[in-house]
Parts: sequence; structure tokens; C-alpha cells
Amino acid sequence: MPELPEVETVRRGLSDMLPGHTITDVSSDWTKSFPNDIGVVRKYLIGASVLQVNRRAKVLLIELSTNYTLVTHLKMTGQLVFRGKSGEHFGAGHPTHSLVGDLPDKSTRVTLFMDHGTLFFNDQRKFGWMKLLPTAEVPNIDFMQKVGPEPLEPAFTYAVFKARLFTRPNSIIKAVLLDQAVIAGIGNIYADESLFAAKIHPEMRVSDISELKLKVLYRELLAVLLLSIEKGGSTDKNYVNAEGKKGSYLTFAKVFRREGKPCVVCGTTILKIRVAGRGTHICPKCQRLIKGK
DNA sequence: CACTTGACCTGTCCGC
DNA sequence: TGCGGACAGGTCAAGT
Repeated sequence: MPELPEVETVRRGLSDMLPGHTITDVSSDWTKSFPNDIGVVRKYLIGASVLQVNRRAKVLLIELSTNYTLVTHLKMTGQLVFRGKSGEHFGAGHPTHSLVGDLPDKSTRVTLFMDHGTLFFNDQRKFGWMKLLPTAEVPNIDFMQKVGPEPLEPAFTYAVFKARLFTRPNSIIKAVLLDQAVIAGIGNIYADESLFAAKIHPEMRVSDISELKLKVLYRELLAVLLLSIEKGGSTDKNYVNAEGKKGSYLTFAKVFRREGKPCVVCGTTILKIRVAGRGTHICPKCQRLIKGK
């Protein structure tokens, strides 16, 4: 589920709620969701206070006062929802427009008890995970070593974007956009939306795309990510922010989950096809497949 | 090297 | 109402 805009939305919420507060206890009922050694957990998690909440690609980094960091990947259906003790100003009770009700519920995998409330890691499909690692080791883990640049950082210029794509010149563009080692944080929704906006067929080879279209793709990719963050991300089924509330970006999506509906540009029926093993949404008229040789 | 498939899991939806 | 299959926002590993 969560791609860069959703994880960033969660990060911003947690950043308002957690820093300065202390973790008092933890429980987990699914080992793969929280595979840490209990001794390490007792020593470096319980009693730790939160310094800051960061993000790299689709991974959340909750940095603790013990020089350990809680690294979390939400994968497809993960949620991190904070509920304050009653009377506190955020997260108390649950708003009616929330997607999640009373917590914990049957998809709660990890519960972090804190001095001012409780942080629930819910994950219906159990693909996500939380790992407690020494903060100094986080930059050295495999994921951090190979993940590509952050697209919303100022250093991510058009030249960088193009150079990253051309690390895989013979691959189809959608697969390259989804490759976290090429660019960080893009997933199925924003790959489809940015390719539509740039009028590029998802099965085009990188080296067959014109410079002009690559420039448009660069601009549209950043625009789509920024708009989604502004709208609190995309809620298709499970995604919620740190308060348990939905994001509204999908009401602005032009192709994603719009198969069978008319293209907003030309009226042609939006198709759903399979590209790079993923459901892929295109306008067959706006996005033409042009083969090179 | 690039692409496909299967795995990891649970839940929902759709057709029969 | 039940049952089987396909599919779901993400990554891995293994096979062609």
C-alpha cells in the first residue's frame, strides 16, 4: 500500500505526536511483524524516549534516545495509528470518518505502550515489519545501501532523474519507476498516474522515450507526489494516517482504479492491463506504445 | 541482464 | 448461501 506520500503523511502525524514521549511497554503476537530479540527490546526499547521520526523511501525511522531506531515498513496493508489517553488533544477516541475502530483489533500485530497513549501497528496481510536496530547501523543495512535518491529532495534534478532511469535503459519504464534502487518511494499508484500525465505507455523501454517526454515525466512525477502528500495520501482499502483517518488523493487520480471510465483528457475508456506483474491503468489513446529497434 | 512466477498473508469480490 | 479463483498499495528469491 503505502508509497512515498502515504508514508510521509504517517511520518508527519507521528512527528507531531511522539517526540519527547517515552515507550513504557510493548507486546507483539506475530513474530515476523516484530522479530527482535526480547533482551534487546527490554534494554533499548522499553524506557526509551522518541527523538524524531524520519522517512527514507517507504520506510519509517523512529529514532530513540537509546541510540536505537525502530525501523518500520508498512508494505501493503500496514498502519501505524496512535491513540492518546482520554482527555489528550489528539487521537483520543476515534473519529467517525476513521477507517479503524477500537484498537487493538484482529489485525493488530504490535502494540507500543507510551506515557501519553498507545501506538498500534496493524497489518492485515502481515507483510510489514518493525525492527529495532542501532541507529548507527541503519545507514549500513542492505536496504539503505541500495535504495535510490529521494525524489522530493532538492538534489533530485532532472539530470539525476534521467541518469537514474538510464541505469536500466533496456527495461520497461513502469518496472524502472517501481524499482526502489532507481528512485525511492514510487509504487503502483504514482507510477500509473505520472505515466498517464506524461502520456507515456508503461511498456515503453526507457531508451525509446523522447527527451521531451522524460522531462514531462520528471515534472509530473514530482507534481503527483506533492499533490498526494497535500491530500493526505491515497486510501484504497486499508491506508490510514497516524490518527486513523483516510487520505483523499484517489479522488484526484486520473487512471488508477478508473478502468471502464472515460479518460479525463480524451474520453477513451480507461483500460486495466498487466505490466511488470502489476495491475496497470492506462488510456490507450493518450499513452501509445512505440517500439524502438 | 531482463522478465516471470511464486512466496509471504488475509480479506473481499465476482462468477457459477 | 457456498465455493473457487483472482486480485490487492510491496518486496524477495528463484527460474527461464
